[in-house]
Amino acid sequence: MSSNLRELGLISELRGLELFRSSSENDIEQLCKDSQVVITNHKQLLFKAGSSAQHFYLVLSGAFKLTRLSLQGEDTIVHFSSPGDVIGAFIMTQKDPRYPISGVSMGPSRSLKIPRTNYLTSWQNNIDLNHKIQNSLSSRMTALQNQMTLKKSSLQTKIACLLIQLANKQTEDQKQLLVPIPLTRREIAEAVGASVESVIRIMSLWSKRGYVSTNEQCITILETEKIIELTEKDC
Amino acid sequence: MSSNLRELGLISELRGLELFRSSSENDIEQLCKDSQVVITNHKQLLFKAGSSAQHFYLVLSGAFKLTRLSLQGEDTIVHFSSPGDVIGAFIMTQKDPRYPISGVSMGPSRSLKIPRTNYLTSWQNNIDLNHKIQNSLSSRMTALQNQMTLKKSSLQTKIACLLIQLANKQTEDQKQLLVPIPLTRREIAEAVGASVESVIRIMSLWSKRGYVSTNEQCITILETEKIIELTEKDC
DNA sequence: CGTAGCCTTGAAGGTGATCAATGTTTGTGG
DNA sequence: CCACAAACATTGATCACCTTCAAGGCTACG
Repeated sequence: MSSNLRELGLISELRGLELFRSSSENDIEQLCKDSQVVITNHKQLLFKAGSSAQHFYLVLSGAFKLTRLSLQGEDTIVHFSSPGDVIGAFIMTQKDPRYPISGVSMGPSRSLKIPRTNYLTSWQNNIDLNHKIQNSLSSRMTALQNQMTLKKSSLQTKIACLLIQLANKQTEDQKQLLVPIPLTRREIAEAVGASVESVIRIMSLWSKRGYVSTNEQCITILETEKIIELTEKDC
Repeated sequence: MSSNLRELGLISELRGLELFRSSSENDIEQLCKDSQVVITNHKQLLFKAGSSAQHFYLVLSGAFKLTRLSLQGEDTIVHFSSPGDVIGAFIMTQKDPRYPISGVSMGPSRSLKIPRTNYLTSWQNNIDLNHKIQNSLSSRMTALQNQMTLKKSSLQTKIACLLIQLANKQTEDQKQLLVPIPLTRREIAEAVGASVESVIRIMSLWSKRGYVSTNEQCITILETEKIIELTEKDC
């Protein structure tokens, strides 16, 4: 616990994050004091919906899915978090905060588990950091609102938008895009609100047409333009 | 412009809001300086998606719907705002903020239009206010995430959840609930992502069964338990 | 070697969308 | 105050998309 960040060699890793770009080493030590690095394996639970939220998390490597149970008792994926993302910060200001969602590791991942009190003291007082957190929160909100507008779209469109959105995080060359998260068909289904079978049928069609390919659980978009067409015309 | 709040007799109205409960009169004057009261009529635009966001809004009376265009060119309702709600605050920290959604008045409404600079100066520095804004933002986020879990539910369930959610804001007696916003069938459809006809069919069924009634554009839930049943069992 | 989870394909069925036609309310301008 | 337009509400018929169910294959892992 509460080990020195310097000893762990974490300072340089943290400084590399956009979040801490304008923070000094001492700032970072202060902001992350008493934090611990949590290493999780595939499908391992980071925090559980409904449990008391005494920490928030900074994703260092790997990925996490944030899920909620639906009325039918199935998991619904609400968001995918990549390195650099902060999870759970925005509920820290509540009196007796509880996680509204569960966090589950996708593949081996590392995250920094930061005490709630750090947020209430140093994170809140650091105006620059405060802005960045609020900006990331507002962009997540905007993304959620965008997803809402897809409710009446076809399943094809929903899947296309999901893949493009996840791939966009890493800007690569125009033609091909790599989705940097190992996604199963089931997870795609849980994210867009569809049945696994329907997702499979559409992905198979796209594979046959050469639009996408799946290698070692990761999806590559081969014909980006074709996929984007689907997100625009909704045919 | 920039008229004195006191002269407008607004101070007492603002003090009545949960948001300013622990603020002094001088605080409020400072926080809302150079603000103006905007009066809007039914269907009138308060701010437009994509336009520069130099102000945020505090709803005083009436209601607003926050909408976005979907791919098909139809409006999607993302949120309903009631008195006491703050709209657009969380994008104020961005460099060149633009409204991600449009705000449209539902019936005659009043709102306080507050300059962005107030947020960056006094609102951000007031820790208590900061917490309250962040809490309301996080509860809106949680509400959005709840809605996501309904994607696989039947249309009945979606409408039931929407009505219960809107009615819950005003706690009344157990049996009957009044939805405090004048809702058209079309708006319900735009909020849950369905066609008008389907919404009408379900509402008609509920009317016949005596679950709900519509008087002067406002919906009353007569058999709350029956409606809640639908949100749970999804039959 | 067997189980568990994921992927795949086919057939049947239902929910809700679309289209069309009509009635009702609201609002606007002469 | 009336006439007309615009927006909303309603109902029925048809149809597409997606779900559900069923069955089987594949890979990983204890």
